[in-house]
Amino acid sequence: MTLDAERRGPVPRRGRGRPPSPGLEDRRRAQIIAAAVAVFTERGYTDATMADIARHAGIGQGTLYRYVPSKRELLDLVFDYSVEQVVGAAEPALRLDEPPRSPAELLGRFDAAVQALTELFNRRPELLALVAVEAAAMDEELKLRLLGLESTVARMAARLCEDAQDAGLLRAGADPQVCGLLVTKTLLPPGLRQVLGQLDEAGRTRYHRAILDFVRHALLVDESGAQG
Amino acid sequence: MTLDAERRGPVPRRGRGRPPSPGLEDRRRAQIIAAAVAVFTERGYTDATMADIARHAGIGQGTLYRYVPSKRELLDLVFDYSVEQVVGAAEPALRLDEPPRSPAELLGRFDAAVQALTELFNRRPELLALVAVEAAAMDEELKLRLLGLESTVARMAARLCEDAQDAGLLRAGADPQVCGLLVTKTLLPPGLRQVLGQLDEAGRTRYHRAILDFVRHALLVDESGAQG
Amino acid sequence: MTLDAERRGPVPRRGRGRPPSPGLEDRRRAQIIAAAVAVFTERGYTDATMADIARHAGIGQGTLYRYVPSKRELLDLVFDYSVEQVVGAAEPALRLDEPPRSPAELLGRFDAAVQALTELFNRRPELLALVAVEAAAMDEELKLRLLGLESTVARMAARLCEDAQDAGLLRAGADPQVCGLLVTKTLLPPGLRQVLGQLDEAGRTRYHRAILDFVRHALLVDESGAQG
Amino acid sequence: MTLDAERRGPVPRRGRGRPPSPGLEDRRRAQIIAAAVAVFTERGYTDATMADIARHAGIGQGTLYRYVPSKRELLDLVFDYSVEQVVGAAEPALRLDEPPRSPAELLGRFDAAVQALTELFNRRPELLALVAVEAAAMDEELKLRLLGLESTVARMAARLCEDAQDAGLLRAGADPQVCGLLVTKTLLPPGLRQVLGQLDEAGRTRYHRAILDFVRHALLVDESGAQG
DNA sequence: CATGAATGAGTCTTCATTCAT
DNA sequence: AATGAATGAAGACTCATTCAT
Repeated sequence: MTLDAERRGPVPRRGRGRPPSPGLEDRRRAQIIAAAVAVFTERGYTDATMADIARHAGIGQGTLYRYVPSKRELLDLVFDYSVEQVVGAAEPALRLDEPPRSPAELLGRFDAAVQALTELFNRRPELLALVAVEAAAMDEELKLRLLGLESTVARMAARLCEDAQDAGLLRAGADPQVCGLLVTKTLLPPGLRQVLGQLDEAGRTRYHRAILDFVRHALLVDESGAQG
Repeated sequence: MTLDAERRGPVPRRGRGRPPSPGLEDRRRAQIIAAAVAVFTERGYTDATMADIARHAGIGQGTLYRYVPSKRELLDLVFDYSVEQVVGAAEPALRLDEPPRSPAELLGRFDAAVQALTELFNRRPELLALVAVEAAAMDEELKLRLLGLESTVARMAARLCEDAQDAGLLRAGADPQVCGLLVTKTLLPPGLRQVLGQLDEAGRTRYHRAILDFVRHALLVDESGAQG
Repeated sequence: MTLDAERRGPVPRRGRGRPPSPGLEDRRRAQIIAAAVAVFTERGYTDATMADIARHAGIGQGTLYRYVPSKRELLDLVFDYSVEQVVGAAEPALRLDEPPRSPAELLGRFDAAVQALTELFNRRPELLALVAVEAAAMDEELKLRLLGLESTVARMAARLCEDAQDAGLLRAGADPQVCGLLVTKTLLPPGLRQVLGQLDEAGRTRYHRAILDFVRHALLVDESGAQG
Repeated sequence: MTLDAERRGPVPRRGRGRPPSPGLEDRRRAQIIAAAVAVFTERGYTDATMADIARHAGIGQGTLYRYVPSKRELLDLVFDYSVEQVVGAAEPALRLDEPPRSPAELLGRFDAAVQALTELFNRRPELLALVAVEAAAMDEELKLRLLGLESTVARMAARLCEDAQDAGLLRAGADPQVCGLLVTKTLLPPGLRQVLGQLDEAGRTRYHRAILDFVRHALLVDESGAQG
C-alpha cells in the first residue's frame, strides 16, 4: 500500500530527481554573500562585477543569479548581513534585560560593547567598510538603512540610559534619549577606528580611558566624593 | 600681465586681439563644479553622466573636458569645494586665534560653530549629501579625504580644547585631543541632522540644550557653584 | 535488483517485470506539445523558455530533453501538430473522393470546409496563432513549411476544381489550378478572421454570403437561368 | 546685422562646434534602416545582433544607439519603411482619385498595381520577407500593424470598388467592401509569389491571365455579350 | 527514468572619452 | 576655444543545455 501510494495522484511527488542536499540554498547564499563581501570590499560596489563575485564564490554567473535576483539586491543582502553582525555583537554586551546597578557598572557595559565591536571589526575589517562607508550605490533607500543601523544601536543605548535614570544613576538634567544617541556617536568603533588604528598600544589605551572618562562625566552622577 | 594670462595652454598666441576674458578659466570651472554638485546630488555619482553635467552647465561635453580631465577628478574638485565650504563655515565661529575666556564662552563657540554649520547645510543641503554620504565612487583615496574632513574639524576643536586647558577651563583629567575629537563627533551637524530634522521646533530646542549640556559636563569644570 | 534497475537506457532489459507503460513515450510527447502550444501562444516562441514549458507540462527540464532534442525541434513538432489539425478539419469537409455534382453542391463543400475550419479556430484559437502568424523563429525552413500548409489545402481545392471541370461545372476558361489556389486564399479562415471577428452576427452573415457569391461568380457556370 | 545677431545673447548659439552636416540625422537613419533591413532579412530578427547591424552600417554600436533607442524600435522603423514602400507602389497604380470608366479599365488598374508590386518585390526581395513573413518579434502590437498593411491596401481596393459600383461596373449583388478585401487577398503579390516564383515565363503568363480572369468574373458585369 | 541545479556563451545597452569641424 | 557626433570597451543578465543524483 505504501509502495503503491508513491505512484499515484498528481501530487508533485518530486523525488526521483536529484535531491537538493538539504541546506543547499542557505549554504549557497552564505557562500555568495561571503564572496560579495570580499569583492565589494576590495573593488567597491560599482567596480565589482558579478563575474568577479561568481568567480570568487567558485560558481558560474548563472548560478549566482539563481540565488540573487540582481546586483543591487545582493548589496542589500550583504548589508543586512553586516548589520546583523554588528547588532549581534553589541546587544549581548549591553545586557538590556537587566537595569544597571551603578554608574561604574553602566560604564562597564558601554565599555564591553565597545570592546566587542572593536574586536569584531579587528577580526573582520570588511564589515567596517561595508557598514560605515561603503555607500557605493547609496540611493535613498540604502541611506535610510544605514542611518537605521546607528539608530538601532542608539535606541539600545537610550533604553539603557532610561533604566539608568530610573535607578538614579544619570546626572541631574541628563536626557536619556539624547544621551543614548551621543554615547553611540561617541563610542561606535567605526568612528573611532581612524584614530585608534593609527596609534600604538599605549596610545590606544590612553585614548580608550579618555573616552570613557568623557562619557562618564557627560552622563553619570559624580561618584568621586562617595568613593574617591 | 595679459601676456602672462594667456600662457595657459601650450600654444603661443598672437599678442594682440581680444584675449579670453581673464577669469574665464576660473569662471568655467566654477560653473562646472556647480553643475556637478547639482547633478551628483540628484543622480548620485555613478548614475550621473558627463553629458548630464555638461548640459546642466550649458556647455558641450568637449568643453567640459577642457577644464576637467576626467569624471573622477571632477568628483575630487567637487569634494574639495564642499570641504572648503564646511571648514570655511566652522573656522570663524570657533575663533581659534584667541583663547577662550570661560567655560561658558567656550561652549558658546562650539554652539556658534554648530549654528553656522547647521545654517550652511540648511541653505545648501547638497553639501551634506556630498560630504557626508555621497560615497559613490568611494575608493580608498576618497575615503581618506572624507575622514580628513572630520579630522580637520576635529583638529580645530582640539586646538581650542588645548587653549581651554591652558586657561584652566577643562575639567581635571580631560585629554584635549580626545575631547576635540569627541566634541566634533557629537556636534558635527551632519550626524545630528537625522534627529533634528525629524523634530518640531520645541523638540529641536530641547535636544539642542541637552546636547550642549552633555558636552559641558563632558568637558568643562563645574561652574555650578557646588564644587567651583 | 536495484543494481539491475540502473541498467535501463539502451541496455537490453529483462523481459519480465513492469515495462514502462507502452504509450508512455507518446503520452509524454503529447503532453509536451500541448504545453508548448500553450506557452508559445502566450509568450511567443522567442520569449518562451524551456523552463516555462517544462513547468507547464508538469515535468522537469531534464525530462523535457528526453523527449525533445531542442527548442527548435519542439517548434517543429508543434507546427506539425497544428498543420495536422487544420488539414484534418478541411479534408473530410471537401469530400475529395467523390466528384461534385452541381455548382451549388461544390460551393456547399467549400462552405462546409470554411465552417469546419472556422469552428476549429474558434475552439482552439492558439492554432491560428501558430499556423498563421507565429513566425518567431521564422527561418527559411519554417517559412517553407508554413507556405506548405496553404499549398496543401490549395492542392486539395485544386483537385476538387479539376473534378468540377471534368463535370462541366466550371465556367469556361477557368484554370482549375489557379482556381484552387485563389479559392483557398479567399476562403481560408485565418485570413478572414480579422474581418469577421470584428462584426456582429448580421454583419458576419452578410460577409459570409458575399464571399460565397464572389467565389460562385469567379468559378462556376451561371445557373441563374439567364445564360445557363 | 543678421551676421551679428548670431553671436549675441545667451541664446544657445550653437555654432562654434562641429556643425552637423545638414541632412546628417536623416542620412544616418536611412543608412541604419538599410543595414537593418539587410541583416534582419538575412538572419531574422531574433538572430540579428545590434553589433551585426552596426558593422553592416559601417558605424559603431554607440552611434547606432544615438539614432535608434532600442532593437525593438529599430524593427518598427524597418517595418514602417517597408509598408511605406509597398503602399507607395500600389497607390499610384490604382489611381484612386478618378473613378474607373469601364470594367476593363478597372481590371487594368488592378493589373497595374500587381505589376508595380511585383516589380518592387523583384527588385527588393527583402521587403517581402519583412512585410509578409518576418514576423519575428511578433508581439501583439506588430501583428496589428501587419494586418494594418493588408487592411490599408484592402481599403484602397474597396474604395475603388465603390466607385465602380457607382459607375455600374460591378456585377449585380457584389458587395464592394467584400470585393475590395478579396481582390486584395487574391492579388497581393506576397501571396502569389510562391506560385509565380516557381514557374517559367510561359507559366507565369498563364497564371497571370487566369488570375485576372478569376477576378473579372468575380467582380464585374459581363461584357462578353456587349463586346465579345 | 526523472529531476533541477549548474553553467557560460551571447546580447543589448550605456557612457567616458576623443577629435574633426 | 567650443562643440557634439562617434566610438567601443565593458557589464548585467538570460536561458538552452547538460549531468550528477
